[in-house]
Amino acid sequence: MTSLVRGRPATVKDVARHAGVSASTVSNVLHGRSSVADEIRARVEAAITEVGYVPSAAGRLLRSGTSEVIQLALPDIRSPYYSALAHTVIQRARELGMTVVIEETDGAVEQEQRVASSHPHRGVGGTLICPMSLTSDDLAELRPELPTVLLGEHTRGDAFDQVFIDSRAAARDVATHLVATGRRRFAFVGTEHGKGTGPGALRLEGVRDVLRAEGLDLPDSAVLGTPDFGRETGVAVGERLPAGESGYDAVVCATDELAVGVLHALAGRGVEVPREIAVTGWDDAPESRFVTPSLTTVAHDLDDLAAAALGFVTARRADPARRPGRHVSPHRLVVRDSTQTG
Amino acid sequence: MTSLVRGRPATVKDVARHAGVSASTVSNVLHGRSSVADEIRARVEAAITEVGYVPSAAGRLLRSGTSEVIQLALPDIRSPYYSALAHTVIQRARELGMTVVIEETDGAVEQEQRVASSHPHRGVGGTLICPMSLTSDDLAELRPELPTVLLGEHTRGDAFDQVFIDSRAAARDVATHLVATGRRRFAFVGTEHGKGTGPGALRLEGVRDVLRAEGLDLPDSAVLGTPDFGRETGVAVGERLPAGESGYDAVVCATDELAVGVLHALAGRGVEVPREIAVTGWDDAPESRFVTPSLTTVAHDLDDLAAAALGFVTARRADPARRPGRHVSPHRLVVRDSTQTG
DNA sequence: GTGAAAGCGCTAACAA
DNA sequence: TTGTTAGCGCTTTCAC
Repeated sequence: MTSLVRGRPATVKDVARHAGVSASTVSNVLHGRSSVADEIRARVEAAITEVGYVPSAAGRLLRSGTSEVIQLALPDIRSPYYSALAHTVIQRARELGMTVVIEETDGAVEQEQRVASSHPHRGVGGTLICPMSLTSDDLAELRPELPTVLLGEHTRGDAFDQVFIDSRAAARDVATHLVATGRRRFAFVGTEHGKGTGPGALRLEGVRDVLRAEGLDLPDSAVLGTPDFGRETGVAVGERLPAGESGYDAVVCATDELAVGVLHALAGRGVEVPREIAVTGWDDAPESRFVTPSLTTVAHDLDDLAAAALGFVTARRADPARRPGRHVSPHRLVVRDSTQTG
Repeated sequence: MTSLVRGRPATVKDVARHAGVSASTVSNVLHGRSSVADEIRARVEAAITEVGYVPSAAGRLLRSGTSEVIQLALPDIRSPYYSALAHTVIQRARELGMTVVIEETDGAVEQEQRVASSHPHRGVGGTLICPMSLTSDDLAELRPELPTVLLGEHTRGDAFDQVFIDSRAAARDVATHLVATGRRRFAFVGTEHGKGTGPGALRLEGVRDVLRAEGLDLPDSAVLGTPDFGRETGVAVGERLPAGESGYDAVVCATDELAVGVLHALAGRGVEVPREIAVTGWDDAPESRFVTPSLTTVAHDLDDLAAAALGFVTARRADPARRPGRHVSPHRLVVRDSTQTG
């Protein structure tokens, strides 16, 4: 229960009165600012708990122009990767005394622009954004008025703090593993044709890197563009995917959800995974351990990612003129049954 | 891009100056209050876009004590059901000009209490909470200072606006379907022994209702308590579940995630679903359509649920003395391959 | 129908 | 080291 002073939320003034000091001293105590005498500090702290004081976000925001609310913009919270990311960001934010509002962009430029250009007046103190459509050019003409961190795999100019995942390197790990386990006839699922900013692009490049080095081919016909990255789309692909002797023997999917769909469709057709064809996904969605066969995938270090992102927000708040930073978050290949013969 | 007045966010005063009126007139226009002359209104509206005015959340909050930020408290955003719920709430909230903060409680009493007793000073205008551990008694001694809506299946006193799902009725639908398709030897997975507030309790009761009416038995040994409701736990259960001739021929799981785990373990053991045993889940997680065999489950109408919940917040803000309301959201049995023989 | 003025809670600058 | 003062942006009386 929060105590109240005369049925009204307690304010710094109430605390000040109870402690027999001034409001600014209370403020100083609250922020550990300047040197407050130990005895006074103790008295103020006692008064704070006594009157049940909770700082008013409004007062603070109005006065100092910044808040402990940060917005996390992502395409769709229902996607396992993004909900896992949100979870980690929320946990980490709480440790830092921050609070997280979720903004869903559906990967649409206008939405991403709307979020990226949020005004401090909206009451938000920082932005974490996972851009899908925003290009470096879009971002260049945006002068964000909030500490803004870009999360993703693509480099997008150098005007922003960015947290990266090196998807191309991860893709090389995936392809190398597949080649090492005897796969030769590759397909790739999940590039939107002609779109360089989506999650597919770099992942495809990494696969190409390895195949080229191995003298293997990845013809255009083996690169299967998809309108989105969901399970349903994976099913559609899996239903027509040539597999076995005369078809592919490995299919790299740009997301776990695509892969889950592909697995489901292959099972429906009686195609045996991994014997006839290996399937891989991306992002290590929790469900991927529990589909049958369990899915080989790329895992990210979300704790590292969230900590880095929030660290950038904090650093930029402290020093808005700071040079934009970059952080590359580690990844790791998780080998499971969908690629493991025998 | 937001326009600025002299490099500083535009305020009502700026708008007022541009329109040649006073700040209060601007405020009146913004809120459609009192009668403002058409010509003046037009001038103000023009000025608003001209200076790129964005209302300051801080100013509003400070003055009027309420905000358009509502908090959604749930155990874990990574769970498919809760991320789907969050998605729908976020969408609906945006339509209403509101913004959503996610609070994760992990189903722990202290966390739930913390959220439920949030102060208006925190800058939040309302609370939507999915309580797991909070009892009617806990809630009774909480006098929330914010419009607070309870989301869930259990009745928890009558002091709060509540949005329900009739899980007991849904469970009857599930059991009826299983009996109608020839199942006789039931198991139930997912009750925490001795905990009446978890998701398992009512679902179990509904199953019992039907079995009793059918003259079938559900011995205590067939009610499998679980420490949580995740896939991992489902696997542990599925690994030892007696199935086939001498075992169960139907297993009702309290969540899709448990069911997915059970399916995975049964597949590993070579137990055929649905031929030897039928499996059902709860909540219609997106992945449940794509596991093999696809999962029979209970679907909720999240749009209805979110709209009702936010409607309660709005209504209570308008009239804090309002009698607490109740809304029952519909559910629907979704039959898929995991229970469908032939 | 419109404007002037006060004050919500807080903190930064300055004075003591 | 502590207190005084002013003002952040908004809305709401209350005059006019």
